[in-house]
Amino acid sequence: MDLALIEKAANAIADKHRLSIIMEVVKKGKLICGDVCEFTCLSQPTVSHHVKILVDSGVLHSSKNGRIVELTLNKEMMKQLSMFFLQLS
Amino acid sequence: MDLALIEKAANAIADKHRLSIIMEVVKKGKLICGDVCEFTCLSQPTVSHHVKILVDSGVLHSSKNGRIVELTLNKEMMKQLSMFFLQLS
DNA sequence: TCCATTAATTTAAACATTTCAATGTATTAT
DNA sequence: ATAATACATTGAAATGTTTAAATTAATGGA
Repeated sequence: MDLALIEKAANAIADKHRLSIIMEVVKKGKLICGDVCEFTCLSQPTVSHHVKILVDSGVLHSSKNGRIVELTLNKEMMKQLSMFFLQLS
Repeated sequence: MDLALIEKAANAIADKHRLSIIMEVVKKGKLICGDVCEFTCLSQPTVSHHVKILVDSGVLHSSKNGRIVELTLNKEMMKQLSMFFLQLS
């Protein structure tokens, strides 16, 4: 297991707002960036910043559909994280 | 599952040095703070700072034995993290 | 084309984290 | 007692993160 990957994913998760974005994606199945602005009450640039960290780390998956960016959970990453911590437990 | 707990643990893990401390604890079973200074090449106060974050977050367990602090992995926390990510995958 | 919409980027500020030297505290050994 | 050891705390500098206003880029519709 690549520790740099774990570190980056952990960093993405280690933020109140980003964790709430993750949980909302889990709840809704998918989100668009505009939705994130609404329920977090953060500005659009701030949301863009957080979404970038989540996507770059591999925690979320993004797909552009016209001018709309759709965010979904990267379940493969969740599986890898689960396995990593399972091995340590 | 308490998200604040996840966030705090993720934060503890989201650092190169702290992650390497965790892996060394896993490898050796237990460590004392002095060992951490050696293998990380960090100063004693810096190690004390990182160890505090790891212990406060519940990732590591510490027990004082005279003037020596022994660090071990909190496997219960690893189990909880594993379960959290399993549920998301 | 021109305008509205959605998101990314730039910039700068406020804030938080990391780091170590110096110092303090607690414990052990002489 | 005194000195040495192991770790914690304080304080300050360097660095990194978060945030939003302003701007830019890209897409879709009238």
